[in-house]
Amino acid sequence: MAATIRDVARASGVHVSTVSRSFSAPHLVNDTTRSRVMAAADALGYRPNRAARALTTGRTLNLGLVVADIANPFFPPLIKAAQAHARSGDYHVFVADADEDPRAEEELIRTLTKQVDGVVLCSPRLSNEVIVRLAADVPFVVVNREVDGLPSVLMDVARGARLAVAHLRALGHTRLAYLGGPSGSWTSRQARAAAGIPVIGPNQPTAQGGADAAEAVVAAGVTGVLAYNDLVALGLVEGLAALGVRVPEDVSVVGVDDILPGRLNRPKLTTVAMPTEAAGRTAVDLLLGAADGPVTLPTAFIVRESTGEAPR
Amino acid sequence: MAATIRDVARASGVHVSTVSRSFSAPHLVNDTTRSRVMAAADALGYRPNRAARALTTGRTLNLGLVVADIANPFFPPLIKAAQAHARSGDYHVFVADADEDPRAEEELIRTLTKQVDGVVLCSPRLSNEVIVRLAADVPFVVVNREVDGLPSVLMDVARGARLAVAHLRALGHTRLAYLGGPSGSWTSRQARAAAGIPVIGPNQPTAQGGADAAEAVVAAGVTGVLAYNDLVALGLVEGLAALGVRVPEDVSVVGVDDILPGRLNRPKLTTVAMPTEAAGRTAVDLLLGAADGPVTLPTAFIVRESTGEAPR
DNA sequence: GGTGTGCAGGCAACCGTTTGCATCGGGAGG
DNA sequence: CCTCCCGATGCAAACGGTTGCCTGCACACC
Repeated sequence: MAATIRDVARASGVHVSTVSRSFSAPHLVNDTTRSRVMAAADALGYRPNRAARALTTGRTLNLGLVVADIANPFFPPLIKAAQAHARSGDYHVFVADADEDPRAEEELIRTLTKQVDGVVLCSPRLSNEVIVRLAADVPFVVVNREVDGLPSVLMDVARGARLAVAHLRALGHTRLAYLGGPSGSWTSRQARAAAGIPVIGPNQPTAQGGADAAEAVVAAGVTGVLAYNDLVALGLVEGLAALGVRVPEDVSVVGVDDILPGRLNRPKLTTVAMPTEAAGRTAVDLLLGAADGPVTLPTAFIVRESTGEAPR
Repeated sequence: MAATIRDVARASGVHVSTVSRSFSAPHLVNDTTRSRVMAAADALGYRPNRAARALTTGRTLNLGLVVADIANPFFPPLIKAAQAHARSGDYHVFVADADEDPRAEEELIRTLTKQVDGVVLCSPRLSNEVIVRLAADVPFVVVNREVDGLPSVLMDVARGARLAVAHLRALGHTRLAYLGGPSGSWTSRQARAAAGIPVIGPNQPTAQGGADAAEAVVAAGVTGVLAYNDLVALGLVEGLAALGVRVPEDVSVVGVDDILPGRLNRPKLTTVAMPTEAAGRTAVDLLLGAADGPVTLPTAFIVRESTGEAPR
């Protein structure tokens, strides 16, 4: 059994309240007493039980972070940044993977609710109503989504989409298409609206989803594609190759996210880079009240090897 | 304020203990009473507070999962599998990222300790002594590492390494090298020992680490390389390309892990596939006592495009 | 010398839930 | 009719901390 505050009190000959204060309000206890307490504490290997503390203070010093799919390379940098930033405020971050499943997502949030002081929801697939209802129990910050009264961190994907389309047009492409993401995706709606080109989809937001769409792209006769994200773009390149279609010679492909695989792959993806680290930090700031209001972060357009002149 | 057990008791005209039992020991309470309690409970939106419950029962119904680096595509499938498997036992999994930093890792574990019933440590960078000491406070399962008395889930990377070396030799390569991982890595030691070829490293277990090693590989004049993992292999391919060295024409490269980017990349990586999902499930089983003892899971060797005949 | 002030630390209630034990009423068995 | 037993529920003490309030004390001031 781990040592409790009572063990420490006994060992150092003071009342439990003095031990408690030694840890959570050091200025209220005499220096010599406190050092005696501390000595006893680490002789016993005592560490305050955060869960028990939460019961009285109402603060758990934990934050929850729910992502749509942890296997999507888009999220890890965001998670890392959020975690690092939270740690500076003595907070810890619990990550949970909703697996692109709204029901799982809701259940996860419910479980998290009582054990954290706030939740960051990344690219949630839940409906607005459900999110608002859940937000009654614990502070929320939503990333890549706009929900009524909730603080949110957005990325300016619309501008990225416009730049991508302009880039393709400048290269002589006239038949363009947007390879859409899941129907519940805010990012997908934003990009689609800004791009103003025909849509193929919805598609799974995975490499498989992109590969599956290759035939439809060929059938539509388009030569320039803006994909929902890099994963879809990579899958599409793959699928097109299987069909004997070359990128960028026959078809130009633009991704979104600037994930690592996209930077390593041949051809390296032309893409809209998302400010994932900044988003992670900002989300935590919003949660801890260090900032507020909806925040929109800038994106960048990066030209690499997956786009080229339109074929004649 | 969220509803507590007392609110429900008041609303349904019974004692709190009856409400408690309605949830955690239904057979002890009369059917009609229980349905009245349940009705009141969901009218109020009551959900038991898991943290408070943990205080008396000692069971949190949470599991911790600490990974060396969440951005490494090796981990997400393992995480997903562990999470899905845990959920079937009403357990939830909290994921934490140690960021390849032993100090952060230890701190994370300490924080997690009181809030979970067990911890899965994936590819820990901590020393054996520290791990053993921490294991006194909470059940541990270690993945990809052997630690004294602790249950562990291992992957048969030694066999994979032997197959890889045999494959390269069969292709006519005589000058081989192993591109090692971090010094604390069990996997790295296993593979090195089994491969029995000169080592270049240690290297960062990232694409950058692989790219950085490209010059050393060229300088050593080797034509066949077994890399610590796919990320390193991908980085190496990248770094070699920058030096004008082609893969597989000039140098053959074998990775380990079979991560998605390796499957998509050109050239597609020849690699040792790791049973990550099985490892995630098995780790949870060990933690929950549904299985025991060290478990070694089989690996598979997959030939793709990054290996070819040795140049003459 | 009496009074005021402020610091240290003890006391006990409380956070939300579980659980061993006591109580109570009713039905079965003698 | 009296026990005995059992099912259903209430009671209260935990679990490991925090915190408002009170007390005791030393010191300084008038």
